[in-house]
Amino acid sequence: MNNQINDAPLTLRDVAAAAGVSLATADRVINGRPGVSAKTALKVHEAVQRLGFRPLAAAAELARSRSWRFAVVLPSGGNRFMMDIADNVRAQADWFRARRIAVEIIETDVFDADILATELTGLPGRFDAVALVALDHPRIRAAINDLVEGGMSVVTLVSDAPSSRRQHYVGIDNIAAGRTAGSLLGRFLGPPRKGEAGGSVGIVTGSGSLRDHAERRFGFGQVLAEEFPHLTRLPPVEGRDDPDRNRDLVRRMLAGTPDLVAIYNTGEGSVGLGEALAEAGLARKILCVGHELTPATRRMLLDGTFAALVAQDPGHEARSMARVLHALVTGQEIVAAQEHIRVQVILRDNLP
Amino acid sequence: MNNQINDAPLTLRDVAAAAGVSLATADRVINGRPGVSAKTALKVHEAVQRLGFRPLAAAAELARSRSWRFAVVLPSGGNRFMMDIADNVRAQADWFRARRIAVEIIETDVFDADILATELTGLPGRFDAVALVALDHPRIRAAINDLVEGGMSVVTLVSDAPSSRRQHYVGIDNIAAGRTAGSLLGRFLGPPRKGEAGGSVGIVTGSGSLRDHAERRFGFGQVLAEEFPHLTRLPPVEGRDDPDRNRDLVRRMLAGTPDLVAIYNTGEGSVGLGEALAEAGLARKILCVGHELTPATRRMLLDGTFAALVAQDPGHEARSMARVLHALVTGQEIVAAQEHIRVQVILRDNLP
DNA sequence: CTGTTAGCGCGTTCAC
DNA sequence: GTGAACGCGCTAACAG
Repeated sequence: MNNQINDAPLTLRDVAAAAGVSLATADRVINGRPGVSAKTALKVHEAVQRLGFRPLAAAAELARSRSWRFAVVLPSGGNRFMMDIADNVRAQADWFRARRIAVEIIETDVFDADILATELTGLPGRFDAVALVALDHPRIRAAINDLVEGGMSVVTLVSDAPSSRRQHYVGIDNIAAGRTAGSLLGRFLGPPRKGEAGGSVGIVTGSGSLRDHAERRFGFGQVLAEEFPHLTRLPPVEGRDDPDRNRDLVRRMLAGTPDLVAIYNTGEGSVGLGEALAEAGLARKILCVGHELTPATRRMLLDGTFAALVAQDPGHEARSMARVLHALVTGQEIVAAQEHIRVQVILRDNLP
Repeated sequence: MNNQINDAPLTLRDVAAAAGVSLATADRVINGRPGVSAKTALKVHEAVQRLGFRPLAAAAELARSRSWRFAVVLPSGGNRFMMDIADNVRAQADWFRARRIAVEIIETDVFDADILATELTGLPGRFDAVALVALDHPRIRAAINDLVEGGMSVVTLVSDAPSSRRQHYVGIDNIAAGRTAGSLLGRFLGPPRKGEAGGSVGIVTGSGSLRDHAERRFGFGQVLAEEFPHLTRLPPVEGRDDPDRNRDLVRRMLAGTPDLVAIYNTGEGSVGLGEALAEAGLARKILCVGHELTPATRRMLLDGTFAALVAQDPGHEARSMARVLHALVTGQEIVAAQEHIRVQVILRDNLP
């Protein structure tokens, strides 16, 4: 095992000398450019191996004085979580600048396929790469494929369009997230009391057509069916992540479900949920699990309304998006392990 | 709100021109070097503000052709988790190389204060910065303070020495980690059955003198006492993170504790715990919570022996360490939010 | 196919 | 106090 990392400060010049070729030839081999005979290339490769050479990224970056334009397409009228993503993108201004990357954050209605598709159509020529919160819809899929065919690098962010030709997805496995929520909820409720039924579990969701929410419901349902069959799942109610709607929906749910023991909110707008519970004097009596850490959910975790949150880190996602897009446009390899976004579990005790 | 990031590709030259000074003078102001009159400096600062200039890191890195030597001091005979840290440090070879950083991983007995202190004493002159897994001991504290006074940058890794003058700690809040383990364990067990006592909870720990383990026990105890008073904590048993010792200790625990309902392992060597439980036919009957994700704990999570793991990400820690040490030696500011290492909760459903 | 050379943007001597 | 000029290691355009 080698515990010595980067001893000698080698340069391409050293490699070229060792291989008995010129700087330019060595450079061609290193960067896999054409115009080098097989045996010359071999000599260079050998020298690289033998000396343990790795190019100095800063110098390459400087010499390759090309600049890039990235677009980041986020939902307009954004909820707290999307604003966090945007803030984290802005916070990387220096990182982008150091790589000659100009970034524009574009806010649009990602929930309307036509509007989003039109927005995407206007991108080529103005940008080299795009990150977008995708809607998994035929029009969007087609628009993404057009971008990719036009030579742009495209990654989906937070919500994926897996059947499109996007090069990468930056976000969590939402089925796993839903399963995690289900496990926590089921285990926290515990086994049914002797001779009693398990009770009902309410599900509040944003919209039936958003892929991430749908996948969470799916994963949640899987676990409940498999491991906690004594619990009855109520049909999901859709509040479009809006606190007011959610408040009304939960009010009705509480009134109409005497055996309600828990609620799972697959999205945002948890404030409404908390209000309805508080009104009914049921906060902390009904077990709640939700998603994403925001000022509101943090408060509700601290006061016990939420038993746990399942979350993704907007900072990690913004940085991963930046690294991946940069790797894509510069033709570097992306380190899968580093770009994996984890499904986090947040309890009152491990709040960041 | 500005959605436009890094429009114009400005250079120091542009700034100098705008301020009506030379490149060298602009550079002096930007980097806060002496030899510039107050009013010239002001002109430059204004130009920087007005144009929104940020230096191109790659160029600076290249021009400042200075190199650095970092030492990373890890426990020898390392357990799986420490090996993961070492692997992740090695995986960053390119990152280090791009910044002209030579890294040496030094394995030593960090559990013996004398040996560790001696090792640290030999560092100045050979290195510019050190990351070490610290023992919170007067000798180590003194050794760390000597390094810092000698002009080295020092960060503690995984286990802290908070009373020393180390510049930064890369690792999790172990009290929070212990609390998290306690909450999970208490809630998963559920309330006591009517008319029954809550049962006993066993604690397996590495050593009484390692700060991280001690803090975890403390946090765990806090939560159990506060929120789950029906549970009886058994006195901790010390297995030095060794599977064989742990196996024997758990065997004895099982034999001697008829009302045992759960076990918390604050450290490594969980394999022994699993063996003892399996022998007794009690795997999945006794609720277990442990730390760190390794091949062994992953297996035990999947087969249900562990209900949950509390973990820290060795990859994040290795990268954070690298960024922090680099920021320290180059005098850059460190972004606290980005360097915060999270206490992760891992269930079967959100295994990475 | 291969080699020579002029920068990329900034730090850092040196002179002035 | 201030400015001119060279070079960091690599890329890319141009010769050969």
